[in-house]
Amino acid sequence: MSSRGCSLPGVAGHAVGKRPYHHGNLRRAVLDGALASIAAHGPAALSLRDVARRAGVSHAAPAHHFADKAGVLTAIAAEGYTLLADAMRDALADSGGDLVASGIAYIRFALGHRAHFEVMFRPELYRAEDPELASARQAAADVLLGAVRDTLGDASDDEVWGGVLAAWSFTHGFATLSLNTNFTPARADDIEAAVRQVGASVVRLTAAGAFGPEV
Amino acid sequence: MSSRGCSLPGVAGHAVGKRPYHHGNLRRAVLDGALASIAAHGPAALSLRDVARRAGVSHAAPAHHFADKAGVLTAIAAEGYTLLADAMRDALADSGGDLVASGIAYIRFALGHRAHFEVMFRPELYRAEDPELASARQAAADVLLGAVRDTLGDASDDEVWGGVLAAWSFTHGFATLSLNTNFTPARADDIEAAVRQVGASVVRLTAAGAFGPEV
DNA sequence: CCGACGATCTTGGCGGCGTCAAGTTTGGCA
DNA sequence: TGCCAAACTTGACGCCGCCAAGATCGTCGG
Repeated sequence: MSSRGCSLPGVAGHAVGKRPYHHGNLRRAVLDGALASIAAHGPAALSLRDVARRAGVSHAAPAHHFADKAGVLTAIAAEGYTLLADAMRDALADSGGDLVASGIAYIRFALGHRAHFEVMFRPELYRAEDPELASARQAAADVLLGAVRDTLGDASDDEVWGGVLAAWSFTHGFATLSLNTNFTPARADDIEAAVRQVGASVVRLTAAGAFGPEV
Repeated sequence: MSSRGCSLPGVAGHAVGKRPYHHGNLRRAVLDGALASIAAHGPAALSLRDVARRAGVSHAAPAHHFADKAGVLTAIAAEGYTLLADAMRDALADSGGDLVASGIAYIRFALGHRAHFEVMFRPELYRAEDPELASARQAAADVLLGAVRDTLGDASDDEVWGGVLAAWSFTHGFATLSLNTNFTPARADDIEAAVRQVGASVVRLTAAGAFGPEV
């Protein structure tokens, strides 16, 4: 019962692959409505009845495409990881493997797809064991791992893993704080400059020995 | 009406300053119950009625100490900022101003006071303009600012601000990812070693030019 | 010593929520 | 053409946050 609505749309696409009956494409409409609501009021305030109302369907209609509220958020998280992986892959390809470029893509994604991003990192809201989500998540992690590996050149797995932790922590923290606090909202239109300026600060702090002895 | 229950306890302490009537100290009991629930199920699943039930009072009793649900979360966020500032101040004092030591204190706080931390960085759940909260938050920010200033020595305000962004982003990202994902759970018992190892990775990435040209 | 006051807490009710069960519409296929 | 299954509706249940009105009880002025 619970797997029916979710598994039928299949692996293929997100927008198509489902024939319109009464509504047209209620699955997409529910996702888009939920995303708009989350972007405006946060994931905690999401109401499926409200989303259904805005889509012009009955309050129980969404349950036939997503088993329950957690199902909607699971789909959003999976979509988010796919979009994020694509954005980072594109940035790496365009920049010739620049780690900072992929970090900027990460931050741009967080700010531009706030709703996706906020859901992705609240695992208590969705079903983290969902296979579609898990694979999308793994794909995004692989992009980051490859980028760090390429940057460090010849490095042990431990060194690469440490680099992933470092790069991911920094980028994720910057993105999260930008979303949560009044963290330089003026420069939101020029993320690249802000990130590169902060990158320069990392170099300066490193030179000052803040992160440990130099090599 | 809304300010009565909140303003009476005053600036002094948190546990005392309120005479027991029927319950003893319902204000503390509500906070503790809410913290336990949030630590277990996240802030979104918090139910005031459930907290009241566990405290052995009626479902409307908490509203006399905190105007509403957002009031409870506001108090938790304010308490969290105060605890965090104290922890970082202590770490800086004990280490002679080591920025990494204060970062470790930050991460230790996040992992050890998960409920406080998760609420603090979800401003849509509470009243960010609450004066007690705002001052606690500012106090925490001042600790970080001072630590970065001391580390960088002679530096312009812009450079210090960039350093704050860098240090805070990194530390906050590490803490958030540790809470949200399966981010090396094995080393949770030795945060210091993990952070210093990742610090070494920052040095290595910097040497590889990942964050921009060296000075 | 006592009565009134006010803070603390209870009771009951309102609308909204997520979810379940059962019924209804509708498009495509045998 | 007639049937089936997917898509959607209707109605109900218990939970929630919040509000208003009432009950309880320590304290303080007289």
